[in-house]
Amino acid sequence: MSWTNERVELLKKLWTEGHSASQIAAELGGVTRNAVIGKVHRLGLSGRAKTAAPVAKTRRPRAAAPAASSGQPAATARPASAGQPRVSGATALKADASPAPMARPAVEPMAELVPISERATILTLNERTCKWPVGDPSSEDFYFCGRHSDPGVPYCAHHCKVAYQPVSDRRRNERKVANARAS
DNA sequence: CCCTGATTCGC
DNA sequence: GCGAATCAGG
Repeated sequence: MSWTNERVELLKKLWTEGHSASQIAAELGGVTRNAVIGKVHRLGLSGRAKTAAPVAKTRRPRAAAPAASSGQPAATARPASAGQPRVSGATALKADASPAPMARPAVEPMAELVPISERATILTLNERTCKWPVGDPSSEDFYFCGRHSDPGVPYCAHHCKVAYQPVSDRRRNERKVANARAS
């Protein structure tokens, strides 16, 4: 992917609005946060909310070069959910948020007790945060569980149990479920 | 550990 | 110019 005018403009906009480099990278898609930061610097629009620059920091010589030129870069930022509309709640969330947990069997009483500090918004979710929706998507109080989940597993340990319970009879699904519980 | 931005430098 | 690797800090 290259830095087209449009992408640069979007970058400027989001950066100015205070989005983090990783969030911007996610919205742009096809770039890592490093790429975003690098571009930001080249554009000369760094130092967003900084006071005085300390300057001078004795950089290290930097180890030997990777030398891994061609082929797959480093498999980083994969736009798993790129191009999120970044809307406020309802609409966007309802559309593609997470696989709405339909029938939810009585698992454990304790469930929706997520510390506010760990709650996630559509922009905070990543490969290792629980994407279990909590509350009414059309409500302002809506949020995603956000607790830790193993990379690749959509939910935290608890919500995995809830989500995959109905089919626990089949040994087929042991892949996901088992892995999810292992941890 | 997760994350943030800053910097260097091979490409 | 680009961005991975690295650093420094929360």
